[in-house]
Amino acid sequence: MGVLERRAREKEALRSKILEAATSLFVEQGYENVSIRKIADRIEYSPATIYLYFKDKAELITAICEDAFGEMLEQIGAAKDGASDPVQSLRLGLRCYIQFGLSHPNHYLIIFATQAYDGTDATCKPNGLAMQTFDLLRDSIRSCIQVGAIPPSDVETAAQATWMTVHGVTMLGIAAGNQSCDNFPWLDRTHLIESALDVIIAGLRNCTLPPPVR
Amino acid sequence: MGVLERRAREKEALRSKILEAATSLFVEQGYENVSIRKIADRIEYSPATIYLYFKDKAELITAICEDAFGEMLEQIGAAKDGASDPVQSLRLGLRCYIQFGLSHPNHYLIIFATQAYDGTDATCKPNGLAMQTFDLLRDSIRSCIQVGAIPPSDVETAAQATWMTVHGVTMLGIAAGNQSCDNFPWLDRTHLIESALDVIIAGLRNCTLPPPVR
Amino acid sequence: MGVLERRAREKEALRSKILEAATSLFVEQGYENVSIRKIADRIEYSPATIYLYFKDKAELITAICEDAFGEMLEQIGAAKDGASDPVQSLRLGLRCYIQFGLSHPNHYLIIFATQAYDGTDATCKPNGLAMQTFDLLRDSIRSCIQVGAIPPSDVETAAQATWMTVHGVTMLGIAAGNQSCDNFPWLDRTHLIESALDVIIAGLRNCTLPPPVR
Amino acid sequence: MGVLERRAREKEALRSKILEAATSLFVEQGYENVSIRKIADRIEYSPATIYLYFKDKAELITAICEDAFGEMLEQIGAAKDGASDPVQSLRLGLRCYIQFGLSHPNHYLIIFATQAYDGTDATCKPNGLAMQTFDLLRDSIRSCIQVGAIPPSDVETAAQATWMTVHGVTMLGIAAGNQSCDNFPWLDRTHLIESALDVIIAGLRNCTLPPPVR
DNA sequence: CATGAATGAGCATTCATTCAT
DNA sequence: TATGAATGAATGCTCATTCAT
Repeated sequence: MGVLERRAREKEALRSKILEAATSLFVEQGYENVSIRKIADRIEYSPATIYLYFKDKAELITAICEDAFGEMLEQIGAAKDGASDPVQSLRLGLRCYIQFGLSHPNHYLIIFATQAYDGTDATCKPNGLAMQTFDLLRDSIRSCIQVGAIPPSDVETAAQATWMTVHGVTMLGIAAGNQSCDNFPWLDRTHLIESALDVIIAGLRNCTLPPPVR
Repeated sequence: MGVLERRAREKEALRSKILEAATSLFVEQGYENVSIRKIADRIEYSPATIYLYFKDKAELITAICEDAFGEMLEQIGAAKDGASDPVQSLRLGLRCYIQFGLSHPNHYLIIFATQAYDGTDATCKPNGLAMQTFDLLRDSIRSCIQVGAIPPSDVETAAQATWMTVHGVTMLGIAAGNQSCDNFPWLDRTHLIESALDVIIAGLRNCTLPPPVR
Repeated sequence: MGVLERRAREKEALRSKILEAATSLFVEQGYENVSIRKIADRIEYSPATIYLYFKDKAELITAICEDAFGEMLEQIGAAKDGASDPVQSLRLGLRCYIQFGLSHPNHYLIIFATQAYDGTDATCKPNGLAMQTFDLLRDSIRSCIQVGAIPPSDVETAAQATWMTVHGVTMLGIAAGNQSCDNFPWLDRTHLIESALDVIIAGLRNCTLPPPVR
Repeated sequence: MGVLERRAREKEALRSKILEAATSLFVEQGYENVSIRKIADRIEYSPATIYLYFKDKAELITAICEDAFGEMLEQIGAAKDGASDPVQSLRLGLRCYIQFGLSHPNHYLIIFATQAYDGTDATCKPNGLAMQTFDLLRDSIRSCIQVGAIPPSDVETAAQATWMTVHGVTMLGIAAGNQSCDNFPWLDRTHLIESALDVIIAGLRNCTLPPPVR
């Protein structure tokens, strides 16, 4: 019995090791520079071993993304709890979302800006991590409306529109951090994020979004 | 006489064919999965032929982006002119930007969402097409401030923050059109865009953005 | 136990097979016409396999040269030992050098007559195989001088000048064996070699070479 | 008539231009780095044009080698004439041969150390340039014998053996000029050449070479 | 459980060469 | 006479993946 348990533990440990190596390679070198061989080299196992834990490269990426989503959900949840009122909670949540993207740019890009991750896995299923994350935003906006902090817009419309805007802030925030974009006169990143949040929050407070017509 | 002209036309036609094939492959398969060979296969020419038109892969990408920027600049300029007041002009310009991205998703993604295009070419140089495009946004916001339609925010801050948000609308608008995102309960795309524009414009009108402290 | 050994033997065997194929291709088609693919074709393995045994093309060449030098050194050392006096030892050594070149023309040409091998590897390092080989010549000439068989020339000068001449004998001896040189009325190869050795040895015995001036 | 002549002159001029460009590319970059396209670029004609003058790359190389042989023959002839006695003439001729190789290393290597030039063309035919050049050596040795400056060796044997040795001096003289051979402690090149000539001449004067037996 | 060995497919790029005009 | 356009074949090399052991 103890033997089986130890084996299971060891197996799980190696799986984690693979994921960590892969993730750090993603972080360091970006998606297209991660190969099975490089991962294997880093953990000092053979490439073939990786296939004992992941069917193929896509499955590995999916696993990485799931982990990332889990972490994001956790962080945003924690961030929102630090607020004293719904609007502040919304702002903290959005800021946390952006910050997560900026500090995990390679994860963020894999999830939202490559064809590598197609979002058709468990994460995006009705009660998957992605959905839970988006639920936090829905809840937040609903709370704001309930206390009258923002007008009685359609919650789904407001949530989706808001997500769109903060996604852009995140993406260009990442881009602004690249040296390759030095030709553009980017202002200070933090300043831009706060300014964008100002606009978004002010916008939500000053317009009433109808539900879709059909 | 006619011969030379016909030749020139044919040459230009093949160049366009290559660009089109490359662009659509980029979007279908993602940047890292597009090879010179695949482009050649698609247009039924040999790989070597492509090198008669473009020095290397990087030049091909640059050409794609330049073409796209040129078209975008033109369309946005035209769109803004149809407005009767600065705020409407701003809204029309932003909407046009988003629409351009949605109707040329391949171009848009290459420019803004791959590492393929590093923005170090002529397009992004001080007076390049990219800068001219952004100038339209700066001017638009400045005009709104001048007529008192929006408060006296820092123009550069407002412009960059605004761009961030509409970039997000465009990117997720594109994503919403993908079958790969069917798990997410996207609302009607046009409805979302208008809602997001409502939020952004309302936001700009209801907050005063300071310049960066630095 | 036996398994590991067999594996090691098989691995070494394939390595040798690659080296042999590469070497003979070099000589049949000239250095610049040998590709990894051709080598792979000849041994009926895939190109990728070669990279399991040699990091790149340069390493392959280096390995060929090292092998060749090792064998040459061994043979020359053995040849010299069969002599009864220093001059005979010198002659036997030189003849062995030439014979080695003639019976391993492929190796010899790669080492001394292509730009493929740049002599910057371990073989040519201060105590590498190439240097050890040349040391045999230096020693041989020094011995001849010590017993008064040849005049007190500068040893380094005599050794380098001697090498130059026997290198020529070897190279043209190889060429004389090629069908491509049938237009030239080559005399019997062995006769030529002995004649050239006569000239070289007689020359060393009848002139006193000064050291370089500087 | 004048028209035809002019045409012929122009045609010859372009042929020469191609040869010059090709030759200088050989000299600058070595054989393997010369391509038809590079030659065409240099003379500002299209690659296809070169095929109007030379059947293929091999024919071009052959032409270059013929030119080189012609020049060599001329220079050696001139060099020998400056001597006051047959032995000095022999020495001057040999030295000139070596010098020619050192100052035209790429030509020399193409002719004698690549498979690119197979020596089966007109140059090597009974009265071709190569044969004429070798005749100079035969004559020189014969003269030395006739005046009793060297013993009555077999002329053909002596000539071929001598050529072998100076070929080696030339080849290693070229190699010694390469930075790639820095690991070997080459003495001053001129010093080595004179020393080798000392050995060769002294050898010829102090041994009697028999004709081949059969 | 883990791997060493192997490979087919792919990559960007360059080449000598052809041919209709 | 000269060429612009095109290409098939080749280059060194890397990759994800398989499979017998």
